[in-house]
Amino acid sequence: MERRLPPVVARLWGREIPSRRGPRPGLELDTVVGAAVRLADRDGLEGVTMSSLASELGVATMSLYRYVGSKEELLVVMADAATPEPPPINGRAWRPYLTGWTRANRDFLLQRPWLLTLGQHAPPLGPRTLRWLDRALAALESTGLSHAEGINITTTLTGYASRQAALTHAMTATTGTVSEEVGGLVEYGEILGAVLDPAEFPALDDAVRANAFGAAEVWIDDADFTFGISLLLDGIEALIARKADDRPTPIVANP
Amino acid sequence: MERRLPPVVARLWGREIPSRRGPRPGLELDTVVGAAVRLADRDGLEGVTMSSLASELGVATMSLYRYVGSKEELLVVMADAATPEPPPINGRAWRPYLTGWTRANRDFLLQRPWLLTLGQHAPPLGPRTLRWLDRALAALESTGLSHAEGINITTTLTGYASRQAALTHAMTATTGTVSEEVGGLVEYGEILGAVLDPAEFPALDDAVRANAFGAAEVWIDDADFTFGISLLLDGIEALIARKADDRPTPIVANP
DNA sequence: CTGTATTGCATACAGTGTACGCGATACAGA
DNA sequence: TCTGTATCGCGTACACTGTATGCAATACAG
Repeated sequence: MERRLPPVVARLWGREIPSRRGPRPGLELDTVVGAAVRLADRDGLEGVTMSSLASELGVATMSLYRYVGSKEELLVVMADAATPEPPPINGRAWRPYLTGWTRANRDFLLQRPWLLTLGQHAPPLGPRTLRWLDRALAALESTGLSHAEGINITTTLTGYASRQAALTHAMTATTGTVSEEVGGLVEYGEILGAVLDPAEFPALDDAVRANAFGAAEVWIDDADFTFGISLLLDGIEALIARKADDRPTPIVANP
Repeated sequence: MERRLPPVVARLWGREIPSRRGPRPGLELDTVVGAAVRLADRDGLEGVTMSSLASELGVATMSLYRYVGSKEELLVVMADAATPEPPPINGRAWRPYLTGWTRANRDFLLQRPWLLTLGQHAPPLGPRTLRWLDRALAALESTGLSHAEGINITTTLTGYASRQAALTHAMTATTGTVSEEVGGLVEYGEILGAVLDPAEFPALDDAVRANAFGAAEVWIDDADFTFGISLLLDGIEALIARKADDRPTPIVANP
């Protein structure tokens, strides 16, 4: 029944057929990926090179291709490996759990900003990423929402988390050339003020003058994040209430 | 008063000091960027090479560096140039306007998926990108929300748009090696079903069995998008109502 | 013991971004 | 009008990227 999996997926799930003949592999996929992650943490994504990774591991560059089909594949596997475990539910209700879930999502993206770049390349396929998805769906199970709705909600929340992380990262980055140029030496709001024509950008100009883009610390501040997440969850809560009204006799009773 | 701007910003706003001496420039920045965008549309982002761009323009590779400080800078300018104008407000209320705004945001990301990769590199700095921000803030002006809240809402909406676009793109891409491998030959849900251990991913497994990831068409379907955006706007609407209650005598009356 | 699959790796190559420097150009000031 | 100089396009060069290929060493299957 088990259809032949794409190589990346097999690699992600450790489903490679073990080799029986020939010399024993001197490395393991996990070792390679772990070193790559360490490298990305230290030097950023562009510091991860097949040769830099090889020398980190003390092997020749081409040896890596015995463990990974291509660099792109390595990146996909890295992305999953670098994703932490989702927070445990511990009996929490969907709303507090998803709040923490989204916050944790943002947090690990801020800790490993290179994941932001990698996230765009492929849909969630690895065990870690899918575990996040599973936990969110599990938390929503008692709400009576459909599977499709649950998936959509999850998408929305991760979207919020990564957008927030990307923005925060862009504003506070001390490395990375363009961001550094902008976020480091000159304040963001200051640049906007210098460049905007108030007649053409009236609303934005108002915000700038009101110092809404003020200090960089605002962006790391948690109040902003909490505000946005409440917004989202309010919408979800309203939906749940609406659906409960529409179906006065649900097939599965809500506890 | 006008402080010295970072080079990228100057380039984005056409604020370069025009040269008076020496041979006339044979190209203009807009021409270069336009060609680069055309190239990205045709061959994707990795088809944009300093040499490919040069030969597209009929000049030598190194000539480009008279117009652009580095390739990264080129990409930033491209991202802004490739962003279309935001939809006009035309007297619409904030809710219908922001709905269309977000949808239009997703749409142009789907038309130029390479913008998804580029969006992460720098905060909005160019005229086009900032115009989107300005229009959204303008639409929210009559709601009595603070500037900070408006910005946060905008962030949330663009986050939703880009996440949705990224996912849709990943599922339906016919190019790009990993996505192709996954989205093209084998269905996403099928892969999940083959790989998931139901005991470890109970909720997700339920969703897969219910065919919630079913046909790829679902992902382009607009119903999903509309669902999510309603969620967000419901939350915002609730916030507006709440704030209106807190201040029974608002300075500006809501029409 | 032999055959073979599989290992690590050296070599090679096409392609990348860009530093540097040159002759040609066209204006500023004499 | 002449000269100096800032700026142009661009040829050359270089460090570095990902990876195709092939080969000797290895260790199990028969």
